[in-house]
Amino acid sequence: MIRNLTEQDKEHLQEALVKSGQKVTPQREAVFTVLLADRDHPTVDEVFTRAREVMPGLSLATVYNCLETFVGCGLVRQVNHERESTRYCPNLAPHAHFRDKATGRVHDIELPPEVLKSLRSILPPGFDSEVIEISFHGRAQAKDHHSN
Amino acid sequence: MIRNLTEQDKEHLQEALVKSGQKVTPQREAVFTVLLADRDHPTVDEVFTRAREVMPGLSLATVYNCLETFVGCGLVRQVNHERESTRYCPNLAPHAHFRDKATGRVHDIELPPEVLKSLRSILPPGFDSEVIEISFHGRAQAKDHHSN
DNA sequence: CTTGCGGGTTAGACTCATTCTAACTGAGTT
DNA sequence: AACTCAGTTAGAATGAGTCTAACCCGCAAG
Repeated sequence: MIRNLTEQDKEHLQEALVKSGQKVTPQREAVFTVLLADRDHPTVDEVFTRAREVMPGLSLATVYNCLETFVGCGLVRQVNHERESTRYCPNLAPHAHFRDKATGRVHDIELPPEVLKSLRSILPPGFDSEVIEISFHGRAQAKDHHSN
Repeated sequence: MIRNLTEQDKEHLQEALVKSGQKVTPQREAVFTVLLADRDHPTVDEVFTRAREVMPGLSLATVYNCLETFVGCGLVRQVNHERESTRYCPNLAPHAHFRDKATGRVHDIELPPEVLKSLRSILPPGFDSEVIEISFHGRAQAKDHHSN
């Protein structure tokens, strides 16, 4: 079930949007709500379907727009796995992703700072990286590990 | 210029193909030659264009087929960056990729075993990963760094 | 031989995620 | 009331990749 945004979440959304000169709209709230409700790395289509339950007139293009906006103002992260549909994730802490071969589910893997550091250290001088994407692909023992 | 395969490369190709029950064909040789000639992580289209210079009748579908075959028998690696076209790379040593924001070029970054190990160590028990993809995205000082 | 089989190749049709376009809406000016 | 401007919308367009069905060719069987 999709519950409403907490006051805190609303502020978070509003702040991020306004800071980058954009407006809070009902559509953006709906999409954001969906993202926070189930942190299971949904695809655009999944977000679309879920958000429509709450706002039936919502269009797919808008979902694309909202998600792009959120990525642009740092509210959510895009997750790509090979050439599959892009997924979205509201977890902003540095983390890697694990894609389960069997189920297709994506799990967040915490990324300790020292590992992140050792990764940065392999870049030759002159290479300056803003984004590091790390993704594992394999099998996970099913044991309802939370996918945040 | 696309030079021919060395004897060694030919054997490498033949061995890998035969080992997985497939044949050496002129098309596969051509595509493999292109991959080894410029290790600049070409897209399928780029491989196609280059290979056609040498074998004008070659079809795009065949290039897709050949590349898939090569991936299947471990001759080359696929490189994906966000949702851009898939690129191919004949470097099999474990390495990460760095995508230059400015030029779009992809550079291989050597991945020392201890870093790889520390990465594996962040997986919770029960998670078993076969493939790890690491990609950086940022700016690189241009200084003709070889892209292998 | 010549017939049949199977892997490989081919052109073109198709799919499907994503992007684009152009019309529309609605809040806030002037 | 007319303007403007961000945001939304439906549907068309794009483009990487996949699928399909015909064809080609080396080779084994009759």
